[in-house]
Amino acid sequence: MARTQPTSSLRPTIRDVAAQAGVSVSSVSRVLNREPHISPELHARIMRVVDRLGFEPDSAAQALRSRASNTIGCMVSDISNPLYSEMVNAAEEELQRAGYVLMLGATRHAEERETAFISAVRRRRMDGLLLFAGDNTHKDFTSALATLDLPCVGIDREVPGAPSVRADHRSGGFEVTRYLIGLGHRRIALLTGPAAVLPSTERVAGYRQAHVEAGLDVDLDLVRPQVHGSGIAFSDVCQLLQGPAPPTAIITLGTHMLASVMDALASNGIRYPGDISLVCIGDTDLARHATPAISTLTWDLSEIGRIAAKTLLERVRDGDQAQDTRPIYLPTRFILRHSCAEPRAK
Amino acid sequence: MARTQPTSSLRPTIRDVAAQAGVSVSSVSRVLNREPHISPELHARIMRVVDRLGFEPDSAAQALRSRASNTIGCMVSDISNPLYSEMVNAAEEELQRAGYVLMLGATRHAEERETAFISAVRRRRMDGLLLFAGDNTHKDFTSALATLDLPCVGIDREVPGAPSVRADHRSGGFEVTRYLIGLGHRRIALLTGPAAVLPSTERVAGYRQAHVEAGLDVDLDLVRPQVHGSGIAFSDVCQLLQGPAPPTAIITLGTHMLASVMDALASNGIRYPGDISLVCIGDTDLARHATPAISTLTWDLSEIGRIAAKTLLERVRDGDQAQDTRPIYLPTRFILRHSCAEPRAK
DNA sequence: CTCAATCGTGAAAACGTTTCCAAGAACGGC
DNA sequence: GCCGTTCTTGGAAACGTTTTCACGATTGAG
Repeated sequence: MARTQPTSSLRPTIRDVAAQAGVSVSSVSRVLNREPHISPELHARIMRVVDRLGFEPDSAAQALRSRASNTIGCMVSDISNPLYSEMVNAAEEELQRAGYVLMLGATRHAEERETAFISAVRRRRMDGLLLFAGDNTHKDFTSALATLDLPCVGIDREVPGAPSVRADHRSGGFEVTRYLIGLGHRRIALLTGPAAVLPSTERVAGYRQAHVEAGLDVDLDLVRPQVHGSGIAFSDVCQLLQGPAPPTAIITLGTHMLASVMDALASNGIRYPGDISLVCIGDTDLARHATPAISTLTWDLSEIGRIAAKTLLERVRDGDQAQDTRPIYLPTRFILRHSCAEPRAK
Repeated sequence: MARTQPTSSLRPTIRDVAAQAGVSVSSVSRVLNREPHISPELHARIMRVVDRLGFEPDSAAQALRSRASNTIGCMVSDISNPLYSEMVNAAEEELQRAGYVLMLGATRHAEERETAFISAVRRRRMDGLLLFAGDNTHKDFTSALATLDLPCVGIDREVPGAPSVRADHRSGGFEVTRYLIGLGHRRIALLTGPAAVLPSTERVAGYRQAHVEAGLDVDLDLVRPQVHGSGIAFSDVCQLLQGPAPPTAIITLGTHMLASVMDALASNGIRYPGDISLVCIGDTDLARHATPAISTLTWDLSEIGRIAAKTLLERVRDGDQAQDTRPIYLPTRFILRHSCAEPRAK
């Protein structure tokens, strides 16, 4: 009873438990951590007191001593992007199931926020890091990440020394482009995310490959990487449509961007699929329910989130063993709807 | 040089900083925490070493000693719901700006996950809690929350003893219903979220009020609270349409649910606004770009997230001072598009 | 029956901060 | 020039765990 004050109304500590159970602090710790070599009686006695007191170990103290916080960082550019939020949702579910908590860091595409988040990850001794698609030209961030020495998994992103889970955007881009070329299109516009983000790069690569295989040249003016958040797609499309050689088909991201594209078509008096063909990337309610419904390239977002979380947890548990950093690819699927047709005879 | 090992390649601690600067540990702490009464020379000397070593204080140790983790919990039923993800996004931005990190807990409407999250909040000594709309009949959760004694803010949710930030769903429901009644509708279906969630309750209240003011009875069969996630809206709408007295107008949530409703209309060969009027709640790309475009009740999601975060931070800083728990209401706005008409003469 | 290994437990030393306490130096009023 | 404040700093005690070390009690092999 040395220094066990009346427990007061404060939260009980492991000391209180030990005192009330008449055992040592280390025994309580061992029971709570399911270590072997514990007599059943001791276990029962301690657990009874734990339940009675409603004891919950303090994570700060645990993290300090054992250097594990049961926390996973999740760096994503924009959580309000439905593509991301669905992946995050699935990942969080998986992490929660394993007893981890997810720390969200939204970077809004600013490198300073990326490096700031890395710092938070380190200071808080997070156990792992989920890195969502982002600009891969951020050098400060890349080097900050390299010094981190922590289990990471990239999602639609390449991370040096870490595995990544990705949709096969290259094949997707290839398939969609080939389909349009097959319909007879020769001028296909591609509106995608910023060039320095993996899915866009890959998509463009697939787009080129389809052209190459068909023996066609690529007009780079038709490839329009979009700056995030800005409604620039609208003016980009207008410019293309009003240019000297307008595209006969458009491939565009399905989230937000599709809406801008539809606006641009409407305000130029152009209708799909009659005047122009339209394909979008990433299925949305809008793509499904637009009239006519829009053909879409899609993939399983939840599955990506789940796999990423599982992969990360494996790495967290195995320490530095797991050195398989090969990317895991998920297939894309092309859903044919009614937004494409052969190009109008000129 | 007592116990300052060669600093090795490990992360430097405050001890290393103190040793290298030739000062005491407490001085370093004071400088880092911007305490008053520090000579400029000392400050400079310490900061130089801090920068050189790249010292970053360990949050676990800080949390343990000072009982503040610079962490805010965020409990939300489903982060992939765009309504929520936009609010979370805005809140996170605000918190990040203030140096806090957001811990995400997705409950997926299960009370056990809610209570589990409360436990995590307590164990991790989080500094505050953002509570998004959820089932208010969960008694275990409510009592767990009550024992928490932590600054909280409810978002579209009532939290005992805490302020809340909400869209004025009651007025919104009232306005939309009155508008439809004004067009001549007498049988208006209302498809909304689960009854025990605040926005739905309020919405239904506004819906009733509009009926009462118009001297109309409410047919409760037309009010259809929807279970989350399930595509039940589809069958609900089919059932209503095929019933003896089908509605002449439908008010529905804009997220996901709207798509199901549109499907149901289509598969029953019913068109809006000719055969039936349609209004949705929560603006989406789909509502804007459907043909015809759908009249929508909307409000500022980002603003709600921002205000909630700011309010919470105030409470976190002021300790138990701030006892103003009055809800903060944000107005809704009704956007008239082309989805409504007078009911067909019978 | 002995000796080494293993079991089960307790005491105490970490972990890296903040904060309390103390003490010398500088300062201002008289 | 003396004395009470106020500055400025250092030393050491927390915070609540886990983990290392130690030690007696069992166990099993020979």
